Amino acid sequence: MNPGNILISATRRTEELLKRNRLSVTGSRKKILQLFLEEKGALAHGDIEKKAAEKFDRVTVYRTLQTFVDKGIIHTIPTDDNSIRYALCRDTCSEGHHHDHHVHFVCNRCNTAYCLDDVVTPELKLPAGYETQQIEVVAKGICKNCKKDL
Amino acid sequence: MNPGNILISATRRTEELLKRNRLSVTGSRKKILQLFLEEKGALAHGDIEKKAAEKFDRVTVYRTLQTFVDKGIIHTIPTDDNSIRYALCRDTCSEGHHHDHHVHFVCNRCNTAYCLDDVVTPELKLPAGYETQQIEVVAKGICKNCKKDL
DNA sequence: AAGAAAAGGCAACATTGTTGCAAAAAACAA
DNA sequence: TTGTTTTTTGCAACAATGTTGCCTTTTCTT
Repeated sequence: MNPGNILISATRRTEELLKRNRLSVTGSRKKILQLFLEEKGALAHGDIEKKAAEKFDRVTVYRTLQTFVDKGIIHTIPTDDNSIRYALCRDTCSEGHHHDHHVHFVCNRCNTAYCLDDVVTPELKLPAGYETQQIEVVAKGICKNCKKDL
Repeated sequence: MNPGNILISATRRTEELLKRNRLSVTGSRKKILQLFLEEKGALAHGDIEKKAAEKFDRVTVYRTLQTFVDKGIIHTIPTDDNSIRYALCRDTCSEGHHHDHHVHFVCNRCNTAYCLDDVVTPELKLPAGYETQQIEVVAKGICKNCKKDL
């Protein structure tokens, strides 16, 4: 039970995740995946770029994120401030098919985004003529952490 | 009932809307407001810039849209492709306080965004600790118009 | 009509996202 | 393991998008 084991198993976990998706295992992919595993919340492109900046090129970050989205490893969270956010998908997502039916929460104070995996997007009755394929729900407010500080 | 009357009343309408919000009546504001009145659907920044480009500077478009959002004349629609869209608010919005409780619909085929003013955002039961202040719902699928063409 | 206040245009800059290509790394096969 | 093929990366250059300061022009007020 030394700290090393945690790192080793995190590395193993990222490698397995990559192999399962038929992606070659490279430094940037491991690093960026690890950021998601550590972070729990969602990450904006900018965050990722900053955290991976010393080691990897900006272009690599763009391409890696795009690859992960394509493979169903991460999904995007819509925002109205021109900053795409990404979060890990649950295991049920697969290539070309996201099952992203949970609600997202964005804190108005600290701006952190959370996936509320247990809150399912509600049914909606739309006017005739509109055929719904997906529904995105983003709740905004004050998160647990920020409430403590108020 | 000549075509001129329609134009005159549209101009009047934009001017009144501006005055009601204590904004000076200028060419770019009238033009951009008119785009929204004509268009019904939502407009991405790029659309607006293109349509107003001959007459107005890019910077003016940015500043005008920001002003309209601040005053509660238009609201943003979140997207996951880094392109903010704007749509007219209903009359119930006011400075510093949007009442944007309707659902948005974005067509996966033609990419048009609609405000479904009559579809109200549903109630959501969030986990303890999250205090909800607003809820954004974006439904995606095939719109009326595109269905006809399929 | 004149002065004050607000908005617009321009230029320069900052940030963000994209593309092509050559070098490096990873995967594969013997 | 070594050599070969395939994939990924970094770099450079570019394109698109968003921001800021400052001076000019327009709008508002009286």
